Amino acid sequence: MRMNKNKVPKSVLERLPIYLHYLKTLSADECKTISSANIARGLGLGEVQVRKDLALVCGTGKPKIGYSYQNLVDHLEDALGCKMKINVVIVGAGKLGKAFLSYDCFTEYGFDIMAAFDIDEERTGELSNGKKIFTIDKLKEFCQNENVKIGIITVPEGSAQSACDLLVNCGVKAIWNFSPTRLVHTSDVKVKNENMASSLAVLSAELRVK
Amino acid sequence: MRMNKNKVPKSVLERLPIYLHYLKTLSADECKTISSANIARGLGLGEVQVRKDLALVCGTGKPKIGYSYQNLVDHLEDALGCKMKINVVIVGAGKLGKAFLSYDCFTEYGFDIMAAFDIDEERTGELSNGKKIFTIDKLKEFCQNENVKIGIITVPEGSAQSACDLLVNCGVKAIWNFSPTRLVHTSDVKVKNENMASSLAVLSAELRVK
DNA sequence: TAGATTGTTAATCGATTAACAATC
DNA sequence: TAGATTGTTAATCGATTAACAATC
Repeated sequence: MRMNKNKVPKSVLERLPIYLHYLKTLSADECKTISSANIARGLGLGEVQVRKDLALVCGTGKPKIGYSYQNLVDHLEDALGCKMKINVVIVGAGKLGKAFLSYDCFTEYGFDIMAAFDIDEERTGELSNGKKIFTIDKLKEFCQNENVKIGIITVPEGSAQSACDLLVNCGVKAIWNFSPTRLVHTSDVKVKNENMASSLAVLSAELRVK
Repeated sequence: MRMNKNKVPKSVLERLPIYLHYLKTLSADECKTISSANIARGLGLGEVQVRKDLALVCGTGKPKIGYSYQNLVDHLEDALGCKMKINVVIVGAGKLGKAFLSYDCFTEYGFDIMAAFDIDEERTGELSNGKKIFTIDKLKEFCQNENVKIGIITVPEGSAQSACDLLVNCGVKAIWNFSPTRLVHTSDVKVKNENMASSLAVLSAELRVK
């Protein structure tokens, strides 16, 4: 049932949350089953694309009937790992780091944003939702005790590489970097560089092209 | 010189900020010129890809010599619109909205994050960097007076569509939506849906696949 | 001239779309 | 059975890579 999991290409993987979210917006009793044509129409995608994508992670549609709603949701959640609890820490407790620490929606995909860490002792403490901010020297012990898998970097530009090195040293497997510095890293750790400013620049440039 | 601007495909456009950032990390006097091979090596890309990308926006390299550093930076900044001042507002002055309002890096690409707007009167006021938060009823007048081109939506899930409609009505041309709701919109406004939680889920799923 | 580097043309690769056979 | 819908095979499209000619 899961054997073909590692064949899902990235382009497909990125559409899975979109399918899942769309299904969740439908009232469950109104549709025990749903067709690829319906999903495609609701999302403005091709129906063959929807079928091919779903075949990769679910593969249990029935001709004339469509897909079982619940089965689809289950498999999508499974493929996205929503049912696993994945522990995450934040390095850098500035405004963005704190925003992530308070952001509820991560739980929907199984993430527990456990705590934030910062060099600045004045930033330590506790947010209104109970999430804590520690000094950075507590990071390693915390990651090891709590089996932290993912680190989010929200430090200023100059500190990003050392934050990355530190997280790798703490054993995290993936890093999501919001500092403008592009990180260099060992190949067994997955790094995604997310540059907010340049993303907006791309959006803005697409606008002018039109 | 600009006539082929509208032919830059999205895949290329997304690499332009990466080239620009890489060039800026080099000390300018150390390289008056730079070759595609050097850029490719520095970024882990193919050198033909670099040449093709650069040809689309600069197109002025010289055999045996390479590209003029300054010319490259100029054309990249031009293609990305860094030299234009583009006015941006934020709708939703929660933690994420405030984080964007204080984030410096947008200026590097010519953006002026002018102000934020919120339904909640208690959130109005001024941040330490002088940026102001107004009530939402001030939005339309502000956008028209200041010629606001882009809106960033950082409201809770249920309010995103009405925030979008409002921004469209205020005349913005592009919307960057951080609410989990996927927005429906008129075709003459460019909308980018950015779902932080699902992006992290994709990163996490890629990790398991490996 | 010879060598380094660009820019272009052709080949490859992967993703999307179209056509259609299978099936409930 | 007939019609609706899935899943697969082939065709198309776009992006990347390879080969190579042009040129300073």
